[in-house]
Amino acid sequence: MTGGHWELVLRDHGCRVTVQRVAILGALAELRHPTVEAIHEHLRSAEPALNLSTVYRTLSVLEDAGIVTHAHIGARGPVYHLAAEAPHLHLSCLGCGRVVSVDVRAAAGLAAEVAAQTGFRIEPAHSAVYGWCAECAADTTLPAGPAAPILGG
Amino acid sequence: MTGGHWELVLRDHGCRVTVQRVAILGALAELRHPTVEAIHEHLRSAEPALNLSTVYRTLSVLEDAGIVTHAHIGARGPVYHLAAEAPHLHLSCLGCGRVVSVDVRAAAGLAAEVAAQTGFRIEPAHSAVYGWCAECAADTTLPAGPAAPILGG
DNA sequence: CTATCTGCAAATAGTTTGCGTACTC
DNA sequence: GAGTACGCAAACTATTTGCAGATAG
Repeated sequence: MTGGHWELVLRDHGCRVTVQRVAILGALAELRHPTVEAIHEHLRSAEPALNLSTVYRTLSVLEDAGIVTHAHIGARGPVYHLAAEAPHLHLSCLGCGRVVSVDVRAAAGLAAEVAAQTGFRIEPAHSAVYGWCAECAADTTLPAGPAAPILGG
Repeated sequence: MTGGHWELVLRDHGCRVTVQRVAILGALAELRHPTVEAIHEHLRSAEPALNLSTVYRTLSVLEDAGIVTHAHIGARGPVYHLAAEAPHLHLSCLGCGRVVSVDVRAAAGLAAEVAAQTGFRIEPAHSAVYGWCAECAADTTLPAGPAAPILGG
C-alpha cells in the first residue's frame, strides 16, 4: 500500500498518475467506508489545496476504471472502497451509524431464495442492510427498532 | 382503502385530517415504492395546488406518527410505503431501476448468520439489496454486472 | 376561536459543470 | 508539445425553512 503501489494500479488501469489520485487511493485504503466528504476531510492536512470537486471527479474516474466501487449506505450518501477488497456485505446501524462488514457468503442463502422466487440476481457487495449493531441492540433507550425484532434470533 | 379509511387512520394516530394527507396516503396505497417526486407527480391531476414541500412535510409527519415508513433504495433517494403493509425486503435493479419485493422471511438465513458472526440484528424491511432483475440479468448488452455474478446460481 | 397546516418563495446542502492554468506523459 | 487533470467559481438538483393566509377541530 505504498505510493508506488498506487502508481502501478493507476497505470495498469490506464489512468494518469497524479498526486491527488494517489492520495485519494491512500485514503480509501486507510478509511473504512468513507463518504466523499470524509475523504476530503481526511486529506485536508496532507493536501490542503485538494478541492472537493476533484474528489468527486477522481472517484468517478477510479470507479469507471474499476479500481473503486461504491455502495449506498443510509441517507449519508454513497460510500466508497477499493474494488480489490474482498467483496463484503455492508451492515449499517440505524442507531450509531457505524458500518459493519460481513463476507458476501453470508448472503448465499438469501441469493438462492430470491433467485428462486423472483429470478433476481443480487449483488451483496453493492448492498446495504440496515439494522442494529450488537451495542445498539442492547441499548433499550433507543427508539422502536431493537425492541421489536422482525425476525426471531 | 376509501377516503374514510384514511381519516380513521389519521385520527387514530393523532393527526389532523386534511385533503392533502388523505391524498398522499391514497397515493402511497396505489403506487409501489414512490419517491417524494413520484407522489407529487401522481397527485398533480387530482390536487394541482399540492406543493412539493407539503409532500415532504406530510411524509415526515406520517412517518413520525408511524403510519408510513421509508427505505433507502439506490441513488434515487428514499422511497415511502405504508407501515401497515407486510414487511418486505426491497430488491433494487441496477439495470432498469425497478424495485421488486420479497417477504422478509427470505432473509431469515442471512439474519441468523449475521447475528452469529457479528451480533448485528438486521431490519430487512428497511433495507435495499441491489442486483439484476430477471430481465436485466438476461440482457448481455448491459455493463459489467450480470456477466460476473459474485454468487453462483 | 385557536392551533395547526398549506402554498409560496427563499435558503440550504450536496453534487456537477465550465473554464483557464498546471501537470503528466 | 499535446492532451488531460486540477482548482476555482458558478450552476443545478434535492430538500428544508420562514411566513402569511387558509383550514381543522
